[in-house]
Amino acid sequence: MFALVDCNNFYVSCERVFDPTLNGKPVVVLSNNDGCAISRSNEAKKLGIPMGAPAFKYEKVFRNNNVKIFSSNFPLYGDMSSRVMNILSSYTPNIEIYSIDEAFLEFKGFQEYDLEVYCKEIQKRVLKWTGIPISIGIAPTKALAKVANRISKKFPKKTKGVYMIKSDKNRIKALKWLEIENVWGIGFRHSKKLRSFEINNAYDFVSLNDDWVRKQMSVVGLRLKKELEGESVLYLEENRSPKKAIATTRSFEGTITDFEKIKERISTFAVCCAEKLRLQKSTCNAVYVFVRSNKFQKNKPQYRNGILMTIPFATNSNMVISKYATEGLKKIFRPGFNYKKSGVIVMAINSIKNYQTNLFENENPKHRKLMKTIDYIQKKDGQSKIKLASQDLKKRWKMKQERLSNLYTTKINDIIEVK
DNA sequence: TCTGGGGTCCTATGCCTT
DNA sequence: TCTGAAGGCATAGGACCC
Repeated sequence: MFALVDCNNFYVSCERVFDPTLNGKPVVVLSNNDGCAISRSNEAKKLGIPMGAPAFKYEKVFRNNNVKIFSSNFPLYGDMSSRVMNILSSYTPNIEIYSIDEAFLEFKGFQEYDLEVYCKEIQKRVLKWTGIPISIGIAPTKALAKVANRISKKFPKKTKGVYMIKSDKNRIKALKWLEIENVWGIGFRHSKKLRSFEINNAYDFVSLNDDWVRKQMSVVGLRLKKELEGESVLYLEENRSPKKAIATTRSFEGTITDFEKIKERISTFAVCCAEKLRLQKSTCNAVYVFVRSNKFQKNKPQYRNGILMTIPFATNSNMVISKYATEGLKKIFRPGFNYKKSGVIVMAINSIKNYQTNLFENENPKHRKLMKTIDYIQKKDGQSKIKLASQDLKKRWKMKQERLSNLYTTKINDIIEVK
């Protein structure tokens, strides 16, 4: 059996742990740049604030209803997440951390256990030890555990946040209840298409012909169908392989037309990717750069483009990655557009242990020592003091974060004092 | 004026080699 | 040497997830 554990309104719950006066009030956490709503308390949901709501469009709603707004505070959420995951790990050896606020647990050899009772105990402990409320769905497959989790959330009074699909009767009832667009793995496109064929809920979906599903939605869709039928084909991914791509991408505060200004940012994104690579002891062999204009300004000319630059040797050097990234930018930049977003993604990632030298071209051996020194200084000072000349030397641009909460668990000066 | 960021997997396509 | 089939690989793009 599988269980899907999901933290309720996770980012909002994290804020509430350290400010209990927020309980019972509408709370919203915004994305980077204070752009859109990415976590909402139940009270905020009731006010009709949808997921992804642009903040500027909902300012009035926020003001009129005294909604408490927070900028996202990822160091805090990341730390709270690992606390929750630690507790979950103590209840079964088989756990897959699926996202910052979700984990799949597998119960092998738990035949003698009443899993509903067991999961209620987990729920109680996580709440007591971290202050984070969670919901748990239990079922024979991962996709069905997702369904069960949704039920536990939708009917809190009946389920108390824990629901188990125990029988085929349960399963069919659940599938008939679940609207097609809410099925895990069926997104906007597929649900629109399925609706046009009168496939309106998960039960309609599993009634389809295998070949049709395979053809229309590839093996991914077919696997999902099997899972919903109760046949477990998605396995627990416990040892997640190292990342295959590492990205640093941002939207700009306004729009940019100037090549040099975008170059500064690309260079900084490249350095950020290089730092992330070194942190996980990896190197890369390719870097992808992209730019795009503001897709929301439909009346303005649109342009988007990206380019993959392969690097002849494995590297995690700030200078090398930045160099290739800016070279890529030169190739895709077109004057005359209002650019809104750009980014750098490093790919073809390898562990530093498997470092392969190239016969003809290799990294300047000085780079490695230099990077080590830079990392040491950055770590000591806790901020980026060393920059490449191509970066923004005066840091003229900064993310909008007007309502940031404290780093309660990761910064010594922000720890709450109990008087 | 102001609309996030970071990932994964799958498939089609075209080129190259055997 | 030419040719076609088949498989490997890189790349781009689509779809999805949180």
